[in-house]
Amino acid sequence: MTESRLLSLLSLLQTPREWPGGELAERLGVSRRTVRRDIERLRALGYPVEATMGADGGYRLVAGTAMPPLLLDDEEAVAIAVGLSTAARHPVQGIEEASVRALAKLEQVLPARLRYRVRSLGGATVPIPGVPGPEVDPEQLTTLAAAVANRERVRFAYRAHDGSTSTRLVDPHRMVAAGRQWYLLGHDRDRDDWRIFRIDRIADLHATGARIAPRDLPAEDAAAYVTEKLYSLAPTYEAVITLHTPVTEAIRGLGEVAPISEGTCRLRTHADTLDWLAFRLLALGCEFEVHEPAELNARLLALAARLTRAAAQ
Amino acid sequence: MTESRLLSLLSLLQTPREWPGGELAERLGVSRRTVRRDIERLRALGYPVEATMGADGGYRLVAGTAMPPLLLDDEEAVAIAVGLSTAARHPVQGIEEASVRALAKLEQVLPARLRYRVRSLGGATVPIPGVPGPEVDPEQLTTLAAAVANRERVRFAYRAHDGSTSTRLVDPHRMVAAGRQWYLLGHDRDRDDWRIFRIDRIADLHATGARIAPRDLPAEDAAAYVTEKLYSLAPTYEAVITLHTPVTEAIRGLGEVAPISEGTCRLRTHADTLDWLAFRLLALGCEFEVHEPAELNARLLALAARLTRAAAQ
DNA sequence: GGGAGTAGGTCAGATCCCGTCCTATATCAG
DNA sequence: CTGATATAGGACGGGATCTGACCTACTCCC
Repeated sequence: MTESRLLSLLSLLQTPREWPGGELAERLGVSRRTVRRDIERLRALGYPVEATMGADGGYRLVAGTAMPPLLLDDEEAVAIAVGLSTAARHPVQGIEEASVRALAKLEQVLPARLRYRVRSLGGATVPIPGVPGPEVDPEQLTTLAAAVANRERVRFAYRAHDGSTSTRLVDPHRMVAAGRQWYLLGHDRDRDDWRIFRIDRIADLHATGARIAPRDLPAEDAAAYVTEKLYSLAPTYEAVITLHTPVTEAIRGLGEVAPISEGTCRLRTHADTLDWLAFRLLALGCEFEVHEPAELNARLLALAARLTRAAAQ
Repeated sequence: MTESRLLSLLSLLQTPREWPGGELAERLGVSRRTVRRDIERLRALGYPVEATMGADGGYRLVAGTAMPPLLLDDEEAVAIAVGLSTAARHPVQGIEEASVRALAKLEQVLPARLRYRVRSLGGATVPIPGVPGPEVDPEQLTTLAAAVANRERVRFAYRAHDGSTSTRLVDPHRMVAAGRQWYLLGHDRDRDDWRIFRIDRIADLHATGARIAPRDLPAEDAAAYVTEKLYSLAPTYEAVITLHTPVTEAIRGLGEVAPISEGTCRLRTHADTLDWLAFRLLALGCEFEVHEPAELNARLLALAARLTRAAAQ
């Protein structure tokens, strides 16, 4: 039962407080000496345990060079799952894949009794005042991530751009987050060619269980391949705006920013919908002028009209 | 080195794929028989490992009744930390505390080299088109959470409502998320009374190291105590709005909703700033009329004017 | 200086861990 | 049906390891 005790010890030490050796010994049901040895062992494993000496001292786990195994209680596990679910719906540039990987890992081992809590908290409520946009089901993301990792063929119903649906048999290769959307890059068995699928248009997703051989992409980088294909297909809006505010971190996150003068700067960004653009600009809270695209002006005026009507009461 | 191998095994099995025993034996550097025994041991610990028999079979970890220790690689740890940071800034009702607890636990052991990545990803970029509002520093939240858990006295500079600052010595009792804001409920040593502090107004936060004795609240439920005190103190806006749209889940998340007719409903909600209200309403994308408060009308007209000016170019 | 905490050495006995045999069983391909 | 390839698990012996009971040294705070 050594390993069980070691995990319990890790669990205790991950609580952000100090533990005197005597209390640890009591909780673990062993002698003080054994506790010291266990802590020695943890240090040997690369998880540094710091000890404050003298009276009122104790042990606590601190940051080292490797991630120790995280021992979570039920609520913490639910909180992480919910956090990752929303992160999957609103991908943060640079860690989109890692978020989904982590979510898949967690979902794989999440006890059943916690699952419905995650679903009810993370699914129904929309905690973020987003713009109306396509919503991706995190569960589909994790299923696909598992299929990619496990090299399993999948079958699903796909609703194409024009509304027609078809059943696809696909060897999944990679998932890519581009813009605000998730895409699956895979090899379509029936069409015998590489295809890109928007994941929110996928339904009835099942893993077939068939193992597939790794296959080389025609391109070097999957992410670049997908974004290139998408830009040539989907209509996106390229926007150029003058902002009457100094450059801030929040603005830098929107796109390319170049300062014009002390209190103004120029923002170049792109988006898939005009609403998305309009909201991000409005949320900045500063004056601005739109240079491109012309359609954005019309949309802004429409929004202004709606606001005026609402206030007219 | 048994425990080290067991953790490696857990790490491998948490990957969403199947592992044949032979491959596991090779990776762990032991015999097949030992792998079988290790898996037996995992099962005894309560982590169910499923095995598919026959050719092309293998082992994989499935959901059980207890959360197994999560073994994360660097990227996954960063993804979780970022997700929890944004979750702390945009609390999901019901798991606010668990989110912060989990974040504190993770931050405590997060290797230094990953810390700056979390900071640059989760701190600088604002992935969500939020309204301009008070931003809470997740680091302060975790520091406070640790102090609460460890029963440690804290010292900080507090910027009061009227702008004056003072140094406080506080025995922290609990953290409460109310509205879009985090509050600390604690016993002020100098004033010898319970006080509520808005956490975004706290600066120069330090744990003093002094251990404090648990103290009874004058109220039963800390969360209820805080929200009650706040409503009697802070100015909040109570809004009544008619929405020209059927009732949807997104609307239900905003506040109390009552259907009026087929295509209209009445929303009653409250918020601490007018901008917050205006954005949530605008994000719904439907026509609406404001009944209360009157100030909201003026704010909507101001927003409309800004949009019109932006589009005038 | 005393008390309470960590740090660590040593030793003997009990325990368990591991590899090497062995056989039974389930699944799939041909 | 048969062979191949998985998991499942019993038996055994030698070696490694773990644990508790001592012990001393050091540090910090009252």
